Amino acid sequence: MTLNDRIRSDIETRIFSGRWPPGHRIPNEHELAEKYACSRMTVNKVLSDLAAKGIIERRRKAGTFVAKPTVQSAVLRIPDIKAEVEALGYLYRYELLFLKRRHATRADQDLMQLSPQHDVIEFRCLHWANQQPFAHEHRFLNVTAVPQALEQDFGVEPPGTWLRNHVPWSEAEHSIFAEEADPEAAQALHVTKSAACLVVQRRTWRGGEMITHVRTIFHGALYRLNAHFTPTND
Amino acid sequence: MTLNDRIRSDIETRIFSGRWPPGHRIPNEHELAEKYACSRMTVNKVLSDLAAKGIIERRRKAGTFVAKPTVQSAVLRIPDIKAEVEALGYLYRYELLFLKRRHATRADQDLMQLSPQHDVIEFRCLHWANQQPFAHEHRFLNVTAVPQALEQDFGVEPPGTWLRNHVPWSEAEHSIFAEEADPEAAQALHVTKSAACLVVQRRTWRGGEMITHVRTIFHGALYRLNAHFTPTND
DNA sequence: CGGATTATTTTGTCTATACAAAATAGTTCT
DNA sequence: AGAACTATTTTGTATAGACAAAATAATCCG
Repeated sequence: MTLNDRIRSDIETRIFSGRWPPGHRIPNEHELAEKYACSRMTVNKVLSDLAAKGIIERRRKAGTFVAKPTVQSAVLRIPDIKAEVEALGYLYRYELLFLKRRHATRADQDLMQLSPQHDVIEFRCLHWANQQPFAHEHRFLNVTAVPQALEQDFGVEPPGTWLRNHVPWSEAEHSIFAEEADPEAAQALHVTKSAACLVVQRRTWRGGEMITHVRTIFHGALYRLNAHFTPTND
Repeated sequence: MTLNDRIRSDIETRIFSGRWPPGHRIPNEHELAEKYACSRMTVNKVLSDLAAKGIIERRRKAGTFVAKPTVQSAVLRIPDIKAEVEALGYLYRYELLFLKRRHATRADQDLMQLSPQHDVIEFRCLHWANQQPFAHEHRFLNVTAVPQALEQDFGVEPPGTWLRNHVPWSEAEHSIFAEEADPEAAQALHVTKSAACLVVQRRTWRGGEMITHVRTIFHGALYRLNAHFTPTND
């Protein structure tokens, strides 16, 4: 255990135990350096890392304060479907239902904020967990931005997995909501027509250009998005 | 703009533009220090911050590599209800439906992993957006861990908001899923009995002790969890 | 050839120091 | 009293150097 680790965990303990409540001013770098018998730089690194994580707030001349848990938001992981299914201990299987490449139609252009003269691929896929339909995916891919996709065999590997492993992204946007299964999804997922399903919609960009737009509808009874995490403030 | 910022944005640009693809080995600290005419520590700070964010991976002797977007997970914010309603431009109103303090029953002990001789408060609250019921909250609070709660008037301020502003937490766990409204929730939310609703369950700990357990059921048609974010790997 | 040992490279941590930048507090002047 | 200036405190950024730790590469030996 390094000195850095010791100082960090010492400070975090004081904060999370409530001994240093939100708003409390913590000793300045000079005092901490003296206390831990180390240089100011060592303390500075710990404190600026904690500030980057949003656990404390720092202002020149004023000092360093335990951040008010203005935590109007926390952080959750949205997992890759294959990884999620396998983490649940099920056998994962993937099925490509539909794939079509075309010049972007007007609807595609609107959906993906594309200028004309782009090509897109539309996918419909089914993800299985232990012979049970688990999720139905409806995806649009901007192939003009990702030409390597044309040489890919999406009959074998799901487009989401391939994208994750080969195409870096700079921004993404998610929308998560509950919906009653529409007839098409209900049939694909083997659920009754109005069953409650979880829908995850994701759009992914790279450098201002939308790469993919995907809507995934999950079998309501089978799936929960789970998350375990620690506080952040940013 | 500091040197730190310039080096960081230079490296990030190369990565996100695809010029340095996943797996690419980036120059070592010595070379980068020479390139930017600065000391190794300056480069080291940038690189270790990028590594903490998961954008690059570093191994002693081997070097520094652009992280494979093994991004089997991404990150989403779960907002505070009041903040969310107001962000949507609606008028927020809160209503306390039920509050009862008691010694932890067997069920409470199981639910919150408590040893006996703890006290709990059970809440049922309704969150309104523009005169429309928006979310129904069912909460259990470990008051033995948070005795200040006893002096609080939860008729005015929602327990979730008060907790966020006064009680730091060290860990939390979420579960998000879709469910058909049960009779009680359907009545409270003014929806039909089998309407699809989004349910968010959260448990929050401080130092190994569970502070609160809350189950929030959202009006399906009114609510979407939205998230905008940038990549992480950890 | 295979396995153990040694050397080398690269990152990780830490120090002591220096000066800059920001924000507050204090002082002076009108 | 209020505005403008000045001093002081605290964090922010950067440097050059030192040694440690980890992992790979090279060497040696049976």
